[in-house]
Amino acid sequence: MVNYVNSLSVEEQLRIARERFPEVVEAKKPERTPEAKTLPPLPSVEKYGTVRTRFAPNPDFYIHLGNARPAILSYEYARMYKGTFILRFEDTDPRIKTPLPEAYRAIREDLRWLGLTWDEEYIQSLRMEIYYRVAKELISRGGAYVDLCPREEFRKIKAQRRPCPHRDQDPSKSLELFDRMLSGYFGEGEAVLRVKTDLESPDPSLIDWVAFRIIDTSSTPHPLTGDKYVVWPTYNFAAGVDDKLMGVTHILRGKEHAVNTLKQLYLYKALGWEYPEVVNLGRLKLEGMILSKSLIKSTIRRSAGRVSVDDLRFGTLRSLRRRGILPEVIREIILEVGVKVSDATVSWENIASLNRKRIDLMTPRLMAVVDPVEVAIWEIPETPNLRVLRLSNHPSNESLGVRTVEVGSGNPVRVYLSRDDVEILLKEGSIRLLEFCNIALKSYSRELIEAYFTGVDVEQARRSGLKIVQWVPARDFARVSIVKPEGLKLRVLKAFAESSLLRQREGSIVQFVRVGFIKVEKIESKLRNVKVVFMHD
RNA sequence: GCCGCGGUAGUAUAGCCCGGUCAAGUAUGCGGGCCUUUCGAGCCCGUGACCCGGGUUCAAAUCCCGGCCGCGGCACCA
Repeated sequence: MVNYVNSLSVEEQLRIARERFPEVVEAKKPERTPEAKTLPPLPSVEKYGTVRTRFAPNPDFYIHLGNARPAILSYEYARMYKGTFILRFEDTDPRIKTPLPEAYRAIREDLRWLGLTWDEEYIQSLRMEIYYRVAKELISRGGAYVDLCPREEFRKIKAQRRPCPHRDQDPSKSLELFDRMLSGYFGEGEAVLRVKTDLESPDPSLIDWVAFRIIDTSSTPHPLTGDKYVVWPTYNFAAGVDDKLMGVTHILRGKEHAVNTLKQLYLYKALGWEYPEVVNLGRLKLEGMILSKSLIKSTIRRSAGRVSVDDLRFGTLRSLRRRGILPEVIREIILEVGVKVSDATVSWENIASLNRKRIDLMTPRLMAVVDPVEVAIWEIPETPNLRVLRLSNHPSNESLGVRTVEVGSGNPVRVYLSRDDVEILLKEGSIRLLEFCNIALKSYSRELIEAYFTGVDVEQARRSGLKIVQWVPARDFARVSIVKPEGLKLRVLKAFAESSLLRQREGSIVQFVRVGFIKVEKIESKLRNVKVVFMHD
């Protein structure tokens, strides 16, 4: 039974516990829920009568905590107003931000892991004909023109705030040129479709921005459509059009898109559309972790296969998940940070604290010693319950059951302690072994540390102010390597743990007493080796 | 450099729109105590912030102006 429970993932344990022992789970967190963070109202909801939000990632890579902000907020708002949440893949750049084939699936998985479900899903590269149609409509209305100026040439003209020679050509001429673009007549860089904007704008990037450009997909094919299309919409065209066509009422996106709203406004005006409400969100940093997509990518590339996307130093959702952070905690943090334009640095301490509170009660505890040192203990009585210990897996949650730790018969009894704790024993002269007995130092040399039994009474230990430390019997233990990120380095701690660790299931969470919470990654039963990830204190 | 947006304790956030109830609330961190066979959890106590300078006002974290600092944008990227 115990092993069965322990073999479940934490999520499963929590779920079952909530169903079967609600009093245990709920008792621990009394009035924590009342002050659950609520979102401020969205602007102008009455105007639309409904709320439709979207999360629109570029599937060129896996998503990270920073992407979770707009994703979770968009989702939460859609649910809050009983509206619709849309997932839209923005993959209209096969050349520079080439879509990663596996990213479409990975992003869906990560969102589901976060607990987000979407009502509609779209992939922009599969909607090309729609964009072409809208483009032609826009050209007919005189809102855009095909520009044949070389890039540098246009830049110069723009700098002088003057119209380029193609700007005033008749829409029918642009329409004809656009068709020629579609036919593959032009090569990369030879023609673009530009949206007419205010030529006087102080921001040059705004002026007659590019709506479509030519990408030679025979040399840089799109993973979904291959070389079928050579004329590709830019972000501002595709996203702008889709937000309208999909009936998006509220756009929540990073503040780096602020100028894009301005650009798209020209498009909307020309088409006679009304722009949705926009909420700009600040950037998120995760203390001590790498969130930059480009840095993560380059680190992986340079590592020659040794670093993967779920590396503990990255702020990817894959990494957080591997680290044993519950999705609810990420949601909680995002809601806490809230809907603001200002940037925020999420502190790891905060995440760890929230996570710890959620898992503690459902997580079995066992003993592990880091940097183990053997200690031989003499004079331990042959009393059965001093030779085979029955230990509770959690002092305040009996449903986690008990386990036994056998120290063997005869004397001395050999155990391992953490090097740090051995230092305490050497310095203080005595120490208490958790749930076992009190011992005092007998002798020590470089090869051997010997101690003797001084009693089983915990009260006596307390009165004497003995430090209580965890230990592992030398006759039966598992070897553990604990991967722990320290700054931007990964350390691997060598430890020995109670052999019951071998009966855990891969993926389960355990608390190593006085060490911290760990997540089991790999168990090699025959070799008695276990690989774990250090989660947090 | 130019344009735009921000600035409440170590971190995050509430309050700012509609000035007084804010000698600023909450979480986390930190210090201490209780409890506990963990350096965890729980409970209790404490610590710590309105970027700076002017102005308006009886009264400013809240309104106005200037400065400083930070962030974002300045692509045929998203």
